[in-house]
Amino acid sequence: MKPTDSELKILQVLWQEGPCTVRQVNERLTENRDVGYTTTLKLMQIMYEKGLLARVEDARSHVYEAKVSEEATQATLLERFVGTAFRGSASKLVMQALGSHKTTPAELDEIRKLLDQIEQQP
Amino acid sequence: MKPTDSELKILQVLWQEGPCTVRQVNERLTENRDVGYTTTLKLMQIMYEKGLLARVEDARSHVYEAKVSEEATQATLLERFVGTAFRGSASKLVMQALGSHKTTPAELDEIRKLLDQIEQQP
DNA sequence: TATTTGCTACGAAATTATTCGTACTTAGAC
DNA sequence: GTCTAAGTACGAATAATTTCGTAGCAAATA
Repeated sequence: MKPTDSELKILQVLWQEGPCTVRQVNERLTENRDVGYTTTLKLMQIMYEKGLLARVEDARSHVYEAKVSEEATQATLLERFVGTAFRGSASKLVMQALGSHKTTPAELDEIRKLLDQIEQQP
Repeated sequence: MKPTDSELKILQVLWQEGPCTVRQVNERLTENRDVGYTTTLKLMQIMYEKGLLARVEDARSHVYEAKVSEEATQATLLERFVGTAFRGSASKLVMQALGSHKTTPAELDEIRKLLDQIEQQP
């Protein structure tokens, strides 16, 4: 379950839109960058073989669905990323992320609550 | 300056150890995974050409040094990562990171201070 | 001085990821 | 019924990354 960059883009479409045909996914992808239809098709077939996607073959065109959740995938990717880029230090990453990104007061509040919660654990 | 995974591993050695010869870097890398000497050499040559490393050729064996700082590189990588994996939401990433990683009370405290600081800005 | 040792440079193989062309199939329009 | 449009499957070209073999050079050693 370590989707590549291209695979991740496809997953994101499916997470946002729910079940989609290849064409629907491809149309969303082409909004940003030109991608051939068969390119998207091939990728989704590979992802299906890998178990990243499920599909229903009933209809003329297959309908695909993400088989992994966005949260679980983010957790996996984050784990790797903290390890490779921040030598395992999650707090360093958090500091960097908070320092250089715009976050709304509401989000900051939520983070603060999470901190409270963590510190209260014995 | 988007180092690949292998390049990042080399940079990390140089950040930790300071200026090193290829052999020194290679020895550190081999602690984890078998890497041929010329593999490391080639990579460091490429990184030199890309401007990621500086080198001094005086001695018999060249001495290399990271030309990019760890913090700046982490910022770049984080930027990309937030974009690709968290659709730009830094706060979501922060929540995930705090939730699933061990952080010491001291680190939590530091994060809290940073939050204060951010919120006090007009 | 002759030989061994350790280094650089560099081409190219191997691997992984991405992209696309082409063949084949079938539903629907005519 | 025939033709076209839209789909799948799949092989293979391309690109990016990683790996390594080999050649050549120079310092250290015998």
